[in-house]
Amino acid sequence: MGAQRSFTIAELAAEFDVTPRAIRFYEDTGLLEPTRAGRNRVYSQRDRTRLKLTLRGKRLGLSLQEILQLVRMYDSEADTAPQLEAFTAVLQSHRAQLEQQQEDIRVMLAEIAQHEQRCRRLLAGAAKAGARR
Amino acid sequence: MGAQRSFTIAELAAEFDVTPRAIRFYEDTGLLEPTRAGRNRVYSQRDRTRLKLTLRGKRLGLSLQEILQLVRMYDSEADTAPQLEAFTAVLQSHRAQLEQQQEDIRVMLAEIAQHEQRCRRLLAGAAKAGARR
DNA sequence: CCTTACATTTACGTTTACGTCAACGTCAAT
DNA sequence: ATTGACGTTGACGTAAACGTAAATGTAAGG
Repeated sequence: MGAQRSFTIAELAAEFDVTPRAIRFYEDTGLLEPTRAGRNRVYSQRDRTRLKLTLRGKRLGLSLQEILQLVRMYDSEADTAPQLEAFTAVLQSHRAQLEQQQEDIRVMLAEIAQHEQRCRRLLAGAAKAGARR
Repeated sequence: MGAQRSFTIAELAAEFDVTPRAIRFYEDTGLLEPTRAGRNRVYSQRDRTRLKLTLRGKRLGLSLQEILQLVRMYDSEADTAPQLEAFTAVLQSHRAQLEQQQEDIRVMLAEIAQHEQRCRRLLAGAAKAGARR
């Protein structure tokens, strides 16, 4: 059956390139809920997934609290109509924010492309100037 | 000619929905360089653009220091080969980061779409159940 | 002249997300 | 038995990005 691999804090730290301190901090925040083997933390697949989600959220500039709300929301079994409507409202606003970020990224990538071209032009010119000596 | 409109701190604050305090702070950071009319700050079009860039950077999770380095780089007239190569290296890494974010956003949007569908299904079910009473 | 509205500087407070010891436990290897 | 290597729990420190008064200026309107 699901052998349900578990992980040590060092393993996760190495895999995702974060410090154990950070991982423990995410636990304080409520993002991870490792069990214990005696004193030591034991992380489940679920924790690993949560950590991955956390880091993804961070890369997009979310705070740990925001990430916590998201994962809790996604985990929750909302089923009453008011709950579901509140849920979709949050989804909408989150989606809007992501789309804004997409737009921001598009603009920035375009600017970078411009600058890259300018650099290539200038470097080509510099190479020729160097060759002429 | 270029009438070069200028702006007060309140105008910019209103336009971009940030506090004057934040705008002054961006000046301390070196991101804005308003002139003065007596004691008061006068912001140029360039400052306005800088502010826009700053807020865009923030939305993508950049720190003010990172944003400062970017705008300085973009403004700088790098022309020697070593400078240009260093420049392109920074551009590359910045581009890589943006592409990572694009990927993160794609994944998150997909998840959101899933949840939105689930909500719609459940809401449809709840509506029917309600109608049956 | 007085108030109101907006501007300024100075300075201390706050939140977030960890870093950085310190002091200790534990298990394996030498 | 001791030495690492890795783990633990406090506890304090810190950088970033402002918020929030406090004290002051100043120009316009009633």
